[in-house]
Amino acid sequence: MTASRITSLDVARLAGVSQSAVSRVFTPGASASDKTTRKVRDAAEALGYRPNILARAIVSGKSRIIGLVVAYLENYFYPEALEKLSNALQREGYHVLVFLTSQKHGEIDDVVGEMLDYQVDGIVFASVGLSSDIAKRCQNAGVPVVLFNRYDDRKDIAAVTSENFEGGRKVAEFLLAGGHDRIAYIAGWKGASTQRDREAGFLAGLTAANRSLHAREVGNFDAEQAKAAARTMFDTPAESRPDALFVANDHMAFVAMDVIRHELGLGIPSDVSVIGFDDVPPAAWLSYNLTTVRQRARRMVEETVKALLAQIECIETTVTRNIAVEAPLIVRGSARIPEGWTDT
Amino acid sequence: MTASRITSLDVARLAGVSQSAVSRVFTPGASASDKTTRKVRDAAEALGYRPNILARAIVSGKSRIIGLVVAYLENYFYPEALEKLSNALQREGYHVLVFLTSQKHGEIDDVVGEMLDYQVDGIVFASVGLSSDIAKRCQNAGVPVVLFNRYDDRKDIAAVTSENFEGGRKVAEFLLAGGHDRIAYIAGWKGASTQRDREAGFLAGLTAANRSLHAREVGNFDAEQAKAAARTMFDTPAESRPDALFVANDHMAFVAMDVIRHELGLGIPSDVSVIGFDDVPPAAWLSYNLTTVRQRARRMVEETVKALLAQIECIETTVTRNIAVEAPLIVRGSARIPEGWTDT
DNA sequence: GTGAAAGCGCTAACAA
DNA sequence: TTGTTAGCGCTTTCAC
Repeated sequence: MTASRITSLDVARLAGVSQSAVSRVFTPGASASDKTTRKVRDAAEALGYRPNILARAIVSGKSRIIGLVVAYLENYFYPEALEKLSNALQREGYHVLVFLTSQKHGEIDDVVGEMLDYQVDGIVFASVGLSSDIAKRCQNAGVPVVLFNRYDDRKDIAAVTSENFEGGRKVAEFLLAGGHDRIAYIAGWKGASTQRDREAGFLAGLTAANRSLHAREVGNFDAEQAKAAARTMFDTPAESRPDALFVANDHMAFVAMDVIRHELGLGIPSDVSVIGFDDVPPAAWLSYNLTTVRQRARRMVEETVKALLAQIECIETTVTRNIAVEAPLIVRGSARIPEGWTDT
Repeated sequence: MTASRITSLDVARLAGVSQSAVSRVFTPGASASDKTTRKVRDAAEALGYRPNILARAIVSGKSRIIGLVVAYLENYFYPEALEKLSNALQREGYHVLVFLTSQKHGEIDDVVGEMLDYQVDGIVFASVGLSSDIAKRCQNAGVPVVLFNRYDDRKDIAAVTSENFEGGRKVAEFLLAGGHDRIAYIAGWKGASTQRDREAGFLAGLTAANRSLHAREVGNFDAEQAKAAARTMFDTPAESRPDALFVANDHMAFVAMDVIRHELGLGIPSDVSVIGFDDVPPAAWLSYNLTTVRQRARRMVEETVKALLAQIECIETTVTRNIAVEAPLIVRGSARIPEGWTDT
């Protein structure tokens, strides 16, 4: 009973025109008289015809599919970004083929192969480091690539991030202005440019005030490791315990807050000020009420889409390789607010 | 410089065989001699050939793409499910074309049209109610459909959910055993079968003990509305205030807990016991430590994939239409634990 | 502006 | 087992 698909030929016959006329009517840039157009549209309507995208893709070489590779969906920044990205692309007439993968190199390799098989028109890598090998494969296939929330050291590949360095620096300034003394940091995965930039900015901020880090642990953007890091850092005598903590992302900051408050019985911000990075939704939940640096997902997505389409449509007028979106400090209650502090 | 794609013909020439021989080597069910296979594989390797999936799809009618429609990514149950689903499907050689949409009817309609354009081999609707019109369109197109975390009243369409009714009943029993007196419920969106079943089970549990609901508000699975619901419910004199609350999902439960604790200064579970549904990751975070009913995402995904593939591969041996996965109560600290309570 | 015809890269009869 | 051939549904010259 599976009604076999209606083709352009069926429409052509009903409309009393040639098959290519039908094609033209449904091809944006093509020319057809008003009369033909109407006849064809009517016939198509009557038959419930829709052009076969796959056939179109095979001949035109454009699938209108964008591949999206995401490696780290546990961080609630990514679902949000995914949603916005998908919507933005849909608006432009593209669709998203999602590939969830671990960071393992072989896996990403495979995934890229499969995307290329599907003739994707472009690929977005979210929170994924790219081997130059992979980048080259995409280039060879003529498939534009944009990195989302990461950039590549070789700088020859389009990337959209927040102003992570600036964000880190703002945190340092805020903490310093708050009169904190023993300032600590829980780092993310060192392979990520986000981690490196945030820490570098943070340190720069401290250094500018002639201060240095009191303690540092590594959480690798992982909840379990962050928990361990927080424990070693705070389960110490009061004199040497940090009184302020910057965590490389919100996800780990929540874990750290829970350890500080519920395992060690310390107060936030009375004993310890905590600041995160991302501003994922739970940061605004009252239990955390986390002061954090906001990644403007919408803007980042806009820039990503723009960069991608620019490449696809070959508007390659000196493509800006590294786009950084401003990242404001969102002041909530998890860190002491300096006297007379005003947002800038 | 875009290296034009290598085709099976290129491989055939290099290998000194016919183009169809190449096709056969790359087609799972086809026959070719060892010698031919080796020659072809070598040539393909040398050239970096990969079959063009789109061309294959157009002629075979199978795209190996599964469409996924998700309407409600704010609930952290869905990112998790999406990840597992994508992985499971990848393992079976399928890929996921994601469509994020609002519940609006027209939108889902459009989305279905687009999926059909891409010749998807099947569609999963997550947290989406289906009009019979849409269901019919998919059926006409011969595209199998599975509902995830919803079922359809017409029961003629495959669906995978948790045992929501049972889950709700367990909550009632737990709260009753805990000696609670004024038991309240914050409802989700009434259009969702999950909401209806959870509440029905919950009420059945109360009724079985000759009890009834003390208070009921509607949160519609929305954070803002849940906040308002919690306020009207708990900003009341102590005598009439509920001492136990079941919330239709975790997402709203977090909001309610924050209102109860941080806005009204009440204790959980000392003043109010709170129980949710889903067991999303934040439920285990110490700040919430939420007693909740777990939706076993992995199992649900397995069943979804199984149901989908069964239909695709026409193993339609009396397809079980409505699959419900067992949903255990996860006892944490947000609700008073009855004396001598043991998990069953 | 329109139709005829070629061809995108592949699979699937069919003969050999 | 193999090669030949005919499409799949569409876009795109190319004459008219």
